Amino acid sequence: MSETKEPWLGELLRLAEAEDPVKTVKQGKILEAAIEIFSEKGYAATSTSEIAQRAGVAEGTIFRHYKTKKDLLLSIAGPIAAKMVAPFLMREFAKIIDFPYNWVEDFFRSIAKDRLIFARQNAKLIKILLHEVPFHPELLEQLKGMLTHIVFHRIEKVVLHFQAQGQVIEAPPWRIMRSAASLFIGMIVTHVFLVPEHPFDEDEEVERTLDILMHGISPAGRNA
Amino acid sequence: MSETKEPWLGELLRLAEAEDPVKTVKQGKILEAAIEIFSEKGYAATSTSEIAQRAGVAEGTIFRHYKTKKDLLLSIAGPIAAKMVAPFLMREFAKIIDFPYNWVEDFFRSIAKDRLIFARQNAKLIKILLHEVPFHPELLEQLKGMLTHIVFHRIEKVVLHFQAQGQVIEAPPWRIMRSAASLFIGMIVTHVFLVPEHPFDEDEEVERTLDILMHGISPAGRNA
Amino acid sequence: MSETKEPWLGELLRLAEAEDPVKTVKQGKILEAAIEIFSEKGYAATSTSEIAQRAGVAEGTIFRHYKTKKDLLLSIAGPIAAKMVAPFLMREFAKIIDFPYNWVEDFFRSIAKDRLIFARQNAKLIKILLHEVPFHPELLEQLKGMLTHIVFHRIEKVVLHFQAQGQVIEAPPWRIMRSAASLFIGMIVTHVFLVPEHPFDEDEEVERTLDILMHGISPAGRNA
Amino acid sequence: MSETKEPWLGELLRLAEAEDPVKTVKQGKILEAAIEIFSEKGYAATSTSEIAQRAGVAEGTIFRHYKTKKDLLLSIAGPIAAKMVAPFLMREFAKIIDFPYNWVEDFFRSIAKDRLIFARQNAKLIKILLHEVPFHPELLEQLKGMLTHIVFHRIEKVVLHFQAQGQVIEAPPWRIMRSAASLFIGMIVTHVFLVPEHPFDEDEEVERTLDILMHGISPAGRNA
DNA sequence: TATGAATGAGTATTCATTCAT
DNA sequence: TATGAATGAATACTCATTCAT
Repeated sequence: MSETKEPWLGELLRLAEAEDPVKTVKQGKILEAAIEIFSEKGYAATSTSEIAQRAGVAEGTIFRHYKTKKDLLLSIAGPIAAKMVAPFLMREFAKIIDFPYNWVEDFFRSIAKDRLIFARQNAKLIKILLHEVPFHPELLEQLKGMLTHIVFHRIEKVVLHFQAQGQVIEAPPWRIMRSAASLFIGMIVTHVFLVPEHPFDEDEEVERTLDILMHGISPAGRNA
Repeated sequence: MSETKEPWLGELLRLAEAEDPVKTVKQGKILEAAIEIFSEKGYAATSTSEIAQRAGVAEGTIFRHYKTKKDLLLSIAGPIAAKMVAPFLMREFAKIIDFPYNWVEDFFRSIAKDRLIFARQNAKLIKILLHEVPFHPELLEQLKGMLTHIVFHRIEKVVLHFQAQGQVIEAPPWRIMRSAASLFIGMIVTHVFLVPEHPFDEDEEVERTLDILMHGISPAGRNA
Repeated sequence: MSETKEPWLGELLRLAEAEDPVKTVKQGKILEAAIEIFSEKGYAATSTSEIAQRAGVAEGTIFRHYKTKKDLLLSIAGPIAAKMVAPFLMREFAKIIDFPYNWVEDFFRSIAKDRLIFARQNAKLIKILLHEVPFHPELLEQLKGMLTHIVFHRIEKVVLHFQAQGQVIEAPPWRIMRSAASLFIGMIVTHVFLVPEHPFDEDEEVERTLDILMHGISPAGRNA
Repeated sequence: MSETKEPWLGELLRLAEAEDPVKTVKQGKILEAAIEIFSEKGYAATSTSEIAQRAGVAEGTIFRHYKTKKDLLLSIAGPIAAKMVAPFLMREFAKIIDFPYNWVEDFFRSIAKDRLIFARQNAKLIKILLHEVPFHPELLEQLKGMLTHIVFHRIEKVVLHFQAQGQVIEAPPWRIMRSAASLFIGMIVTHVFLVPEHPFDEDEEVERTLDILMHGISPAGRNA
């Protein structure tokens, strides 16, 4: 699978992997403060002066690092969008077809666990991203592009592979993917956003969700 | 199932059924305009002057009918929240256990179709509601309350009923419910919000989603 | 003393004596409410809608009776200004010189008592008048005109009369008048506005104030 | 007379003596403009935009220096209230009893002259203060507190001292004080506020007012 | 790099007043 | 006479952004 036709990749990989490009102490505080407040009240309802205050810097300092308020938002939302799809970008992901997953369950389990952990570690950033995406065309395009061109296409191949092996029913790959995504997102949203205070057995949760993804809620033919 | 202990019901039924309490022509236009713009740019990013302009009224007129901008939001978001859960409120819903659904599929199919249609007819309102809920504690409480006390409790009974009949695997009812909800919401979000322009066969979609809910994506034991 | 040269008088006497020119029940309530609120928060800080609310009438009703908000103020402040100087207008006042006061003390005592009672009965109205007078040229002119042309001139004659009799020291009459006015106003302000809740013996108060007006605070020559 | 029990003093002395705590040029212009307009039309009838215009600054600039319009008022009215009673705060005032005044007249003359000059130099500020005091409880409390705890108590001692010496008639000290205050305020109001354009011999005015305060308007016993 | 005073366009809301009912 | 919906100008205050220091 040659990546050379996808101009996305260079940019994306950089974004996804970038730790950060030389950041002042103050700049770091500004980012922290912005993430906190954006996720609490939403981008539009947050004032730069409030950010400055919580970050402990002067109002003007924000604009020395970020040309506009929107710039600040994009510098937060862009990278997190990239990181959300990062695992699907990995060079090794291409090789998934041969290795290391022999079973669909293993494949989905791996993704589910990984993204659950990721979501828990980046809850605020994800909240910001999801919230602002519909209102900022650039963000929307970026995310849509990444999801369709990178994630969708790649996973589609995996699904087709497992369908060819007879491990997955014959159905349009997008339906399989949407089902898996829905169930996992449902699980993640529940534990990370709806009832984050409620403890739970992570492995068990993933396993049970996986079971329903594979066999549904009907007992019929389970033991067959 | 006596409802007398739930103070929610009176209020909710009123909200859910209320067409509207005597509304000036201008008031109607204000509401329309507000819904349009709130759903386009979000509540916080919408100015009252823009609403007035699009509604073709003076800015002051808005405040004659709604004490504050937030009041206007709540008068939009409150009722739609009520209508979202309305079907689960119906008195007849309680009798679902005996009649008219003999099969889980029938029960879930009925809900899925109904809510899909509802979502399509109220896409903008739902978008507003979901978007603002995390930022307005009153809304959050209202919705949480409705979902847990009304929807959850009622569906739980139905699930237990079908589990007793052996139509549903033994698992905590909330897991069954979450799975169904996730899959249906995934379907609705896709068709109503992500690719609304893409036509689709509604019955087929519901049927296929239902199939996965019941039997999963594994071919194993399907014909058993 | 021919009054024909003073165009003030006709108008003033009418104002001072007028009970009220046919007043609707609602109009009465509006006036009451306006007086109450004007005296509480000042004219400029009072909104017509608040007046309407406290009066229990519709907003529009106020403007049916008073063309503007200022009109309402003037209909309150004008009459009270007239009533403040009313006693000095009385036809009989002219005859004071002959009768019924043989002693300055009697003259001042009579005025002091009368105006003290008046102030207590009209505290709110007086507060409004004094407060708004500097900001409304019409009011200022009206009051100034009344004070100089009516009150000042008349009392001046009385003072001159008592000076001729040797009951009052030789000094410009205005100084005598200002001294008396200052002392009595100090007394009235104290009891009506500063410490209205503090009870006091009215006669005693007037008598003591009068004593100081006549003989000062020095004991020298008192018994002479 | 130990002041240590009066927590007022520290605060008050600071207020009364403070020239100003580092003030931008623009801030100064804002203050000037506000004083001018507040005294012309009253606080409530003055708009911040008008102040900004007259001060030659942007409207936003006002709010950088004063959080609210009321804040601006208080920053004007607070200090002037303190300065009004400042002379009575002076440490030397306590020693008045021994020195330098041997005669009541000297004591009152000194205060009268000083406050007359002060009033003339601060006419606008005093007008603002007196006008707004009844409508702003904080101001009212501040002024009341200062007048009763500082001014009243201190002058009372002086009066008692002169009564003991036989220079002042036996009467409740507050009556003596009120009489003096009334006469002096009458004089000040006349010359500073009512007819400021009318020139007058300051010393003569004070002397004549003092004479009436001491001996009243009756000629009886004057030469005794 | 960092500050914070300054800006002026923009904000939600209130106002006195009008007018059709 | 009385109402209250409608107005649009005005209000106090906030905003993102600039710039001299």
